[in-house]
Amino acid sequence: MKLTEAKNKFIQAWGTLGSEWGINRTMAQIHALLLISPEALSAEDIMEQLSISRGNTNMNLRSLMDWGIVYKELVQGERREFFVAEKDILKVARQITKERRKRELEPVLKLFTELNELEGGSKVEVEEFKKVTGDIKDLTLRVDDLLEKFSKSDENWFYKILVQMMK
Amino acid sequence: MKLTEAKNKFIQAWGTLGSEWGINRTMAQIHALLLISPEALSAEDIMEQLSISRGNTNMNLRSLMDWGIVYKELVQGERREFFVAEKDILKVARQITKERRKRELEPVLKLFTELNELEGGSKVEVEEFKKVTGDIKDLTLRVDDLLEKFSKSDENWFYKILVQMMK
DNA sequence: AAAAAGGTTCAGAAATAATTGAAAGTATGA
DNA sequence: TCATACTTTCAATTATTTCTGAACCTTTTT
Repeated sequence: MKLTEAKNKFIQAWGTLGSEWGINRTMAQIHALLLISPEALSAEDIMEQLSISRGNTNMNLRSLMDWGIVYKELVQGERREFFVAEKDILKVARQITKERRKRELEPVLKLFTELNELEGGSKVEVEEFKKVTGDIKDLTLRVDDLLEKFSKSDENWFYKILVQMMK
Repeated sequence: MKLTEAKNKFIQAWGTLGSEWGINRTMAQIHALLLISPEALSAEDIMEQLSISRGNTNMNLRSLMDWGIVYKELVQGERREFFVAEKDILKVARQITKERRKRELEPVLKLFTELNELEGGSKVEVEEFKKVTGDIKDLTLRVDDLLEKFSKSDENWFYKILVQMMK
């Protein structure tokens, strides 16, 4: 396989995976492009390589920076801005975990806490409701806790876990 | 809070969470409705409660069954079909994990294995490409492994992990 | 102070995904 | 065998998400 072909396949696949997990395709593709680029790229470079508009590039780069997985890089004597992706994949995974936790899990958790205050414990319907939402809340808290630990973990986290799981 | 209000909030929230994670809103809402219903519901019931069409209901119920988190229930002497959701939330989580692994992670893993066979190890670009895709592949394998274990795990998996992580 | 070189914004256009509803399919039982 | 009571399918419509590009900023250079 040639480099160009491999690159394209990677960018494509990353875009698909992104959109399957609720991240917009272009954002994931820009991320992919930056990940495999040894040099920082300008907005212009990205526009050209992915054939996308200036506005699209700009907005998605901003999102990627909001997620904390792409950084702006200023080069001495250069007026334009360059962008680099965080190359440490574990860091990337931790960062994404942290953000989704904050953005998406926490609001749901908050709601569930409210829902559990539902009064009138007698009817079957109320019982069932409380049970299910309570269970979901408990599981979410556990996942949340696990993810929090992961997001603060070091290199060896995985190994430790896996070793323990073998026992 | 009244039951009806709580129900609606839950259904709404589950739908939102679903669409943030790449699952269509209606499918998640049907799932939510079934989760909190003490009785099995007919397609008709679901259509009415969520104000959606017959076709939509049917297709999303089928998807939920494909995911293995909703079952068809046939009632003696009743011609129409009823549906129940798996109420064991851990089972639901395991099942979703298993499916997404199979549907979304495995194809990417396969591609990455191919990409790593890229020849021409000299150029910086090729090196970088191999490094990044290799790293992603390794992490994906590890996550995949962890998720596989999770998807086959028992009730106490979480506790075991958490206890180990405290050490 | 005007022009140049870049960066940002956002209303409308385009692309994608979800939904409807009516027609077709399937079993049941009178 | 035919009517009834459902379920399934899918082309057309509708809703949602994403993208474009031109106008508008902001900073630097001449």
